[in-house]
Amino acid sequence: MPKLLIADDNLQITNILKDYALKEGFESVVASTGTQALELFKTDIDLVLLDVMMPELDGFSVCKEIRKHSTTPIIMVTARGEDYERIMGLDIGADDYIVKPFSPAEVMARVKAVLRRIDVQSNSHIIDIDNLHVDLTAFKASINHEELHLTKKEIELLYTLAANNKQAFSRDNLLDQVWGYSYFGDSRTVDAHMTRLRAKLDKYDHPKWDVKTVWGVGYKFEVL
Amino acid sequence: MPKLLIADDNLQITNILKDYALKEGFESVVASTGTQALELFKTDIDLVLLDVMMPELDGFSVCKEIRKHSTTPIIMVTARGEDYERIMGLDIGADDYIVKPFSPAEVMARVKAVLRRIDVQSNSHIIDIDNLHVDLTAFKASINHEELHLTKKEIELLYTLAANNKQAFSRDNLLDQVWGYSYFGDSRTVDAHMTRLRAKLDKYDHPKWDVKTVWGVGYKFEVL
DNA sequence: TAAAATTGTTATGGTTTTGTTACAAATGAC
DNA sequence: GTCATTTGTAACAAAACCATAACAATTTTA
Repeated sequence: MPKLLIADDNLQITNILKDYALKEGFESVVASTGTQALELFKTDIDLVLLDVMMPELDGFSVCKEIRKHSTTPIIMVTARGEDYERIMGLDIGADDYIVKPFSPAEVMARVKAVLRRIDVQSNSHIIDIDNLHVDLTAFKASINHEELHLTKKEIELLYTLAANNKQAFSRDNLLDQVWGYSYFGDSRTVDAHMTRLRAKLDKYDHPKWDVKTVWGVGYKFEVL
Repeated sequence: MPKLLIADDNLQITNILKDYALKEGFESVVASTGTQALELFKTDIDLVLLDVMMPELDGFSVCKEIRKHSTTPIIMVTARGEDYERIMGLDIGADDYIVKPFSPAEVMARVKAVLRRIDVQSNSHIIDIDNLHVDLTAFKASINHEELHLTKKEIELLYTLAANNKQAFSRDNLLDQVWGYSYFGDSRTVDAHMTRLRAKLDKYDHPKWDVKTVWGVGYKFEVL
């Protein structure tokens, strides 16, 4: 679950955006000043929505500060179109920008678009190990070119394990990786999913690799 | 790698656009005056981004000059909406136009959209899979040579899916591809269109392929 | 301009996936 | 080999997700 930082000094706006973001599956934290935004940015943020007009430190400065050591996507929000010249001209490195007034739907569409773009650019999310092929983007997995009909969780589990050959994951670790940080379910849930995943994998031969149980710890993917 | 000509007398803007274009996979050359733009145009350009307000020779003149002997796509950039009347009215032959202020993301989206459109016109986008025939250029589709009376959205959806066999598309992804960058509607809309598309497809037999739902993700086309 | 076609939105009910639990089986320590 | 602990499995319950239909809005056509 991606985490947004929403920085705007208008609490009504941030509240609406926060609610809306949650409905779309984004966690979010809110800052009402520029300095607060910089402070909160340290808490592992996936995308920043940054209002230009803010007390203490304006959006431009915050953006430039963040860009000094991070490429986390930033969407600038401005009250009027005139700021365009500055956003572009100052080369502050925002990824997109939105002019007020906006609809929450528009904001979310842009957030998702930017995240998608970043995601596609950075990782291809494809694994090929022996006869196993996992494509997280297309949500398809196959053994010997025969398609496995995996569910979302199953493919995510398999990807996580296979992408980290021989590394053992605890159940809590997997819950974090696949289910997200703010998921508080039973860790035995992982077992059930592993069973279902194995049942599907074992319909085909794969002598060179397997998903193994690490006793007292969790699970790992292993190439022999 | 398509090559863009970016013509604008504001160097800061052109720099950012150039960077952005590179990230999206476009090479680009920059002109800061109208005459320079005409000069650089000779170097095998795939698309021109043309600011209206430029020294020496304005964007309109440059556009008209280029159109005398070339159909290379041109996107006009204007500072204010009023120019719209002139761009469209004077029939200077631009393919699209963008009003400042714009975000780099928007510009790139339009560039890609125009290139896609041109591409559709020149390379006939035709898919033949088993008994299915989809012609995006002519907006026609048929099964066993029997014409399906698909609407525009339906045929675009079918084409997008069929052109990427087995690749799952999220609803948001499809909204991007088929509806475009600045569409902010509900992603359930996709479902409705898929239902209507399926209803039409299922009037005919097509045992070798189908449009499948990918649970928790979206849709995909699958050849068995 | 009116009618028709297309497109967008929403509510409902049904389906698939996911989460949980209980119990059996396996494992490792002793 | 026995026991305590961990894991596998199956069945069920809950949640998430989707298909469909009906209707509203918009666009196109006549």
